[in-house]
Amino acid sequence: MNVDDRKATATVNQHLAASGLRRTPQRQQVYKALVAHPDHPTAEQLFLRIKQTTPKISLATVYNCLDALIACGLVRQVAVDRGAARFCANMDEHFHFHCESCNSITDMPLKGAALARKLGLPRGFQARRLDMTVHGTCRTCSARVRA
Amino acid sequence: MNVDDRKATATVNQHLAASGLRRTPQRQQVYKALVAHPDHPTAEQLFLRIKQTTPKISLATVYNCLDALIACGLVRQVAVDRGAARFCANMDEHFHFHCESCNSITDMPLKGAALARKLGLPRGFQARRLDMTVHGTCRTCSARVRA
DNA sequence: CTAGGTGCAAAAGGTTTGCGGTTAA
DNA sequence: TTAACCGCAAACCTTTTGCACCTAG
Repeated sequence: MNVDDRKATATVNQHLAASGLRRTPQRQQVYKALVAHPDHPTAEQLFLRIKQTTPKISLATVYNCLDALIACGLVRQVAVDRGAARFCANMDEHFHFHCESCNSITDMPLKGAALARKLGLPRGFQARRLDMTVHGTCRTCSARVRA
Repeated sequence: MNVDDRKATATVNQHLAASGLRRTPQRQQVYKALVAHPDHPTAEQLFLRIKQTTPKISLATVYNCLDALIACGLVRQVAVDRGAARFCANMDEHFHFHCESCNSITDMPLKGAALARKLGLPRGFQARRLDMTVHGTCRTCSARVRA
């Protein structure tokens, strides 16, 4: 287990405990897989990856673990149109760039969306979470089309 | 047919024609139903509403019509976590407030998200569409909890 | 006339649930 | 010890597809 793995495991354990959830190898695995490949995978993609090292894990467990990780504030999900939910372990404030060509999702540094959060929410509305997704064409796909 | 209906029908016909799509009663119905109740319904809710006046319409047709309306720029869809897609006929720039308590979606005037659109997208990325959703508790639900 | 659309039913995802067995605390 | 969690399979919900019929242009 390398340094990143150790750190991820420590993070999971700490957050799960803080939320009164059990720390299980599966939850640690799911989190580590998500941190290792921050490409916003679907639950099934995550499942397939984890199965390579832990063949006995089930897809339902991946969903359950993801929900536990969301509950303890380590993971957020990204909804794109009618597609499968995608997951993100970057909890820094950022928004997502969704490429309509290759379907990739790229984290984008925030720069002022924090500002957007405070922008004119009428009194009574309480903001807890901001999802901002820009849809368009990513750099790779832009380049490919032009070529 | 009242003034709003007439106007909505004219809008649909115009946009469909401009995109080379046929104007059909079903597409007009779906658009009118969406404009009449701007509560961001799911495809099925829309289907149930339309069925009251047009009992023969099918759910598949509602999906098809929605896709046609999206294609011609009259409708956008709003994805929320793992729930069913919801639809919005307000094409003015705005963001969505999703209430995690009652699951309602409220249109919010933009104020500066246009700014967010230009915020630091690295060169090569082309923005075509911005989805911004604030999740939290709406006014009604905030009031109910406090009471 | 005929390409594009509709309605129906069946299939295909994606996600959740029920349950018997396992395990973290 | 035991409530929480896992793995499996079945169920569920949402969305798409195939096909025969219909209709707008």
